Amino acid sequence: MYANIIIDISHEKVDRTFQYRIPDRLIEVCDIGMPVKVPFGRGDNVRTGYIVELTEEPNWDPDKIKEIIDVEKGLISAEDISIRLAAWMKRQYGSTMIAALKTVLPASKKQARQIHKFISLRLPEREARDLYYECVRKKQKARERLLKELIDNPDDRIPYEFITGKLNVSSQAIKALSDKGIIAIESEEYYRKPIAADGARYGKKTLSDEQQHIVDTVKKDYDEGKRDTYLIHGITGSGKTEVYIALIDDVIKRGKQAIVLIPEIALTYQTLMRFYRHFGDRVSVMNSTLSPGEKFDQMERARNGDIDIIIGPRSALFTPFPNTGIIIIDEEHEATYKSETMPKYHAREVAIELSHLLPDGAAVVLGSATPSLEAYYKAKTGQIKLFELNKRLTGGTLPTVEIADLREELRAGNRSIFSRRLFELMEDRFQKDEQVMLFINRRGLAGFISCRGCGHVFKCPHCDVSLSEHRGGRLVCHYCGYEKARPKICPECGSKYVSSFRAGTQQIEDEVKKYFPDVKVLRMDADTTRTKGSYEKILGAFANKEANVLVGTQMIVKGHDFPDVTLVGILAADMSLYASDYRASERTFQLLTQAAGRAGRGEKRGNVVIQSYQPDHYSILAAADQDYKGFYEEEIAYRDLLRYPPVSHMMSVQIQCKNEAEGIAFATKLRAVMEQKKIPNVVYIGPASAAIGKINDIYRMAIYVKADDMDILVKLKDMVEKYIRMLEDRGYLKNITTQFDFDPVNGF
DNA sequence: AGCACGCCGACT
DNA sequence: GTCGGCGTGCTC
Repeated sequence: MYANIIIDISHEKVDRTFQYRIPDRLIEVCDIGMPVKVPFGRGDNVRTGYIVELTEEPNWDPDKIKEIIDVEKGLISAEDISIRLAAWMKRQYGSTMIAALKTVLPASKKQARQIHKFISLRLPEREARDLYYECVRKKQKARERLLKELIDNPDDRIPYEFITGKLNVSSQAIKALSDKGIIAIESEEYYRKPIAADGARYGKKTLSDEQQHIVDTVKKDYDEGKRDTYLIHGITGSGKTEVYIALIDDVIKRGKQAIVLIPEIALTYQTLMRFYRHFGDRVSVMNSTLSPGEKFDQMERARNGDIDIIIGPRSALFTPFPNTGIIIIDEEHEATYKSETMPKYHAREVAIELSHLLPDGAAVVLGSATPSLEAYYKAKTGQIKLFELNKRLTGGTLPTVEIADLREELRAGNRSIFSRRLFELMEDRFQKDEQVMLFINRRGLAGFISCRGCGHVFKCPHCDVSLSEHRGGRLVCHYCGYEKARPKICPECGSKYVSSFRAGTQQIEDEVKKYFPDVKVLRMDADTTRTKGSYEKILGAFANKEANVLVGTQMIVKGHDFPDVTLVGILAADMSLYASDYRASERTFQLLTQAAGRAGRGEKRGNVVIQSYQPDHYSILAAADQDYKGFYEEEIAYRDLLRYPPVSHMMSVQIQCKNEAEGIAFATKLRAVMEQKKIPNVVYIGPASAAIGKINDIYRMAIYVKADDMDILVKLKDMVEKYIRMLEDRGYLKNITTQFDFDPVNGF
């Protein structure tokens, strides 16, 4: 048996695996993720390494392979936990260990050391100067450079990296001088600054009874040594953020740190400011717009104890705090918490696993106005604790929600994209100089164009998606960027009536201008927010009342209170219901609830009009009533009936292949291999073409496997992986890639 | 990172 | 010749 091991040296040159033999006495204990002692380098120095992979066959000259000395016991560093977490992710989500490690370890070329080394002079200046001239005379260039730097900056401690880097003095030159007693190498262990005892230096809000109850319960559990997972189901404006802040305060007082995950940083500027005001410079923010270097610096500050709180997207979960005490996931239901690249992990699950790995454990707090079925199901079945926040503290009343039946509108001869009721209310609001938000639910369907004569839909020749029309009459593929001019006649039947499905944000903007020529319209979608800062600009302009109407896609429904918005129109509420996956209803409900919540955040009462072709669908009815529990009961019954997550579990085996027939043959074979195991109560679906059957001329297909027990799925995954490796070793599967996705959130 | 190897100039 | 500094390359 052999083990591929990464050596615990923070340097890019050894950022790869080395193969070691596992002695018989250690075969039982050696597993992926295990820290081990190994001889390394010419001097066979004993170093700590981590097992990344186990193999039967050596892929290196067997004579040169050394043996593992022992497993490392009782080692709990931030790195160690990260590696264990990576090992868990590798196993749970079926990625390679390297991919898992890259996800878990801070992304940067130059790795940092935990200890900062400094060089300083140990001789008086006179002697140093004499020595310097001697070096110049002897042409000892490295010493010359080093001494000059030290003499020029007598009071400074020069960082080690500066000397090896900028001054280009090799480490043995430094060592030689150090051995002679000419210079001193000070190494400074990282230390954590003492924490300010009272976190409330920026004023503390008094919490409501509901809020205080949550804080007290979590504190009490903490005192008793319990590190639980909690779900706060709180309607918008019920003060979840205040609860988070109080909880973090408590954890910091205990000398620990906090990780706060938020879905998209740009959307929660207001939330961010609340954290800043409270915690000052002890907070740091991770952001997708930060460069890798800046991200790395954030990680360093966390490691060194310069900060106590990190706020960021799902990757902030891997912040190497010395002692994480609480992990908060705000807007827990958001799809961005699920990674779309391997390993396809979910931040919620990883957070819970991480809390178990931490030596002292950590509390995990989930918060949402519309919790994911997963979280609420866990709460209902007692796996996590549930809290409810039902009072709106920020003022404002719940809006009046109406549903407009679009079939009815058509029958009444209304061919406009606005229902009569919405039109009427819009007129009213413009008169009163109040603001309107129009939201189009485009999820699942882009504004495709089709032939009215024969129904032919224009699709991308490389990807199996419909092309969407952009201004200037060009058809664009959103996946590969393919573009072509909009044809005048249908290539199938020759009909002249080729038109786009009029449901884009642009069309709405045009339509509003047509009926209300005096009204100013702002539009926010993927096109208008492409440039940096445009996002804030549009929202800022709308907040300043520079426009009466804001038209946009799902991105306008989050965060940001506009007190003068008293009407929200949801133009095609059921669009996302057509998406061909089991989460369609859940997504629709969440979007509608959030969109409706935008109305009436100020003193004036708001109206919401939901336009739909399926006004009787439970997710639309429940959203109109702002009735989460009603929706949950309906939805969980459906999931239960069809054995979908969270009641059961599902694995999607995703296959991509240039050759369609080859892909199908392989997928069919995979299913047969899995079925051969004859595991009871496992359901197989497919292989079938994926929701997007082709991207960039690569065919995509999937097999879905459902089982009540996640472990069964993981075992099947292991088996499939082994089977694939076997085929690969024989030279097959050169152009087929297989990936796994557990309890998928985003369609494939 | 940290070690050994080997090149090259300086000194006996 | 030999000694020691210093750059380079390798580590299973």
